[in-house]
Amino acid sequence: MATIYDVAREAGVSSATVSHVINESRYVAADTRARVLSAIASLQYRRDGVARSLRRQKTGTIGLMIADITNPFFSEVVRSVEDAVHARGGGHNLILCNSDEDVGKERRYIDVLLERRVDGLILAPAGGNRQYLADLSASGFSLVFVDRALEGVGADAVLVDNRPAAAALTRHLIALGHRRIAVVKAGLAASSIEERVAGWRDALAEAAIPFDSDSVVLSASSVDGAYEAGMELLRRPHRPTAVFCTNNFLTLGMVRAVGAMGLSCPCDIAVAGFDDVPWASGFRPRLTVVAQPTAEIGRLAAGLLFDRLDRRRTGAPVRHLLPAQLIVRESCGNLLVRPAARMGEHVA
Amino acid sequence: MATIYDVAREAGVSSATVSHVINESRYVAADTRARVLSAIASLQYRRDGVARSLRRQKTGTIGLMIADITNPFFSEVVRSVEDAVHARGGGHNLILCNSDEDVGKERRYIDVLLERRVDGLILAPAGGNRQYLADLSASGFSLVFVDRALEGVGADAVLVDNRPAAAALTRHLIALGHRRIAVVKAGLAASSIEERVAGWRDALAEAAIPFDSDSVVLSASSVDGAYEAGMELLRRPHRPTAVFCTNNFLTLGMVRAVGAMGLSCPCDIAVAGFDDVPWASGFRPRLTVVAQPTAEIGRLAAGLLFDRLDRRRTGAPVRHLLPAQLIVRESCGNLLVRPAARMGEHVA
DNA sequence: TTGTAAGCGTTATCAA
DNA sequence: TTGATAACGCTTACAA
Repeated sequence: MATIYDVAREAGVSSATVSHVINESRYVAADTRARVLSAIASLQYRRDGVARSLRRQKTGTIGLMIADITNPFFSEVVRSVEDAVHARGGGHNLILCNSDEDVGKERRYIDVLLERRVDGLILAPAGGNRQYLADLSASGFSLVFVDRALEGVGADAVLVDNRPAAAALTRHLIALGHRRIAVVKAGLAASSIEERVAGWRDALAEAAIPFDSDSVVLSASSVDGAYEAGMELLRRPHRPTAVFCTNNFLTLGMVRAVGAMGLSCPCDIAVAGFDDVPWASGFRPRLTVVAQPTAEIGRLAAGLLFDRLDRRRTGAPVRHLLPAQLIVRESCGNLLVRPAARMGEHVA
Repeated sequence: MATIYDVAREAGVSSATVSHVINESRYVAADTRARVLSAIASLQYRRDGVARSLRRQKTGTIGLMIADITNPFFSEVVRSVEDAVHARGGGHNLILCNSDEDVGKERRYIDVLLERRVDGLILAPAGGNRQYLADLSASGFSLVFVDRALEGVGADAVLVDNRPAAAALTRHLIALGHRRIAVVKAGLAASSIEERVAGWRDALAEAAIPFDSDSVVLSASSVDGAYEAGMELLRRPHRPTAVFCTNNFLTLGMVRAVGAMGLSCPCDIAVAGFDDVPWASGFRPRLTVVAQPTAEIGRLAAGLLFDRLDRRRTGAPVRHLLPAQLIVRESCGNLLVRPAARMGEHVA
């Protein structure tokens, strides 16, 4: 592989001139420039980004760690981060890591990313590593949280205002006549999940529906986990009339359980959940969900990071708190006017 | 950030010894080792991977370019590649790129990846850049195709045997009594899509169903594109009784169109497609699909790449051709014994 | 308008 | 058992 010196020799100039031609970092006479360019072409020279990173002490590489790229919520966020990074130009890149919500894996990955000298990190934290991340952030490393924040870690963050959105969804269920509303809680150490359950409780309290700890069902955050949890829930003698699923895996698992029990949604049981995955509106009945602004999350997270990296912003961390949107479709039925299902889609 | 020299000074040894302690690359006396280790700890030293990459002339970084991480087919492949890379140890990493099926974008991304000196590239090619990729591969760079191959490019590949799988799916439709079977063809320059359409034609020919060019509907490879195409198809005076969608975006778009037209599946129209996305079996009716072995694809692709990188294999390119599996569920109905829908799931 | 040369932080070859 | 030192390929301050 040709180096800058090979090009310099071929063009009869110094390595500095070649560098300046490549980077347009100082004036070079037109003919010199032309000679350099043609030498580059004939030697098929390609700048070595590794050497460049070493010299410049920045890599143009950003770490992105999410729980699981297979989760449509995260894949949409990743997609929009990638678009933003790409749009910024300058050949910036993303290193992708799946933490699987595993604190140890997250920690090891962060170590690898730091060794690789990523310029910054966008992270949906698994929940542990609090001190480690606090120290990292305090040391001046650019860290941006997405989806979840860690108390006491002074990093920028892009979060969704889960609690009112969950409350709105629950209120919607209550308005349709539901009183026995279970919540399936994903077994993650994530602030977002806690907030969704809190929102559910808020709405119950408002409606003076007594809280029953049995109606909180804990489930592994996976389709299969939710299927199991759903089967258990649906087999109960006094089963709920509605279920609120705290993320899209859980919604799908619950929907499968409803099908497997030979029940029908929304007649036998209403199902609603978080995340407006593409299938939510293809599924029959179309699912009533809270949509998170995934594209916005990614875009803003990248923006916060670049603001730090470019020193456009220094000092106190910034938190974006984005609204989520209740999208009313048909999966919650209407206990008051049954069985008149309405076909329109309402955004509340 | 402390360097190896800082550690050396602190421990009273040379930089070489520190390096050897870190890499366990030669014997170091126990007490020397201990001093180095404690110096590393007290200085919070972290090896600089950039300098290391420059010196070793390898980065431990792998490029992974797919069309769109938001497509569940690709996100599952990416996930399994990442698992394989991670499982290999040694802190290897993945740089993720979305080509969006755009040849120019693909080309620019490859240039960036090469500048970053990735050790190899796993690629679902957009269809152009044939000569460029051929030259790259011929130059000794490790390239592995997934999902699609490019004729004339001598690179390793992990492919799915699309044609017989598509034929099997079509035969299934024919066996259920369908004769007017349309295919929605994704507008991509991908060998996989061509093969699926070819398989469909094979099955029609076997059953002596005359080929009608009107029954091939071209659609942008997106949910919205397929929705439009689906609406057009379903509004035809003599509409088909079954539709075969050549990827999961198209299936979803078609399902939405069926719903929007107020039609019901499978009574009014049968829908089947490629890709067993998680929602395929949550959706009612559960979708009959061809499942691609996504986990296997990623695992094998990573394996092929590592075999090259580690020189366990040299010479002629290897192609894995994996079988796809028809999963019969309820979305294709049964024109012969209607409307008896069966509930069991059959794997053919 | 261009060139010289130091230095980024490692690894690995020799030498001791 | 360990150390000195030359690369790796670039950018950039300084000099001309």
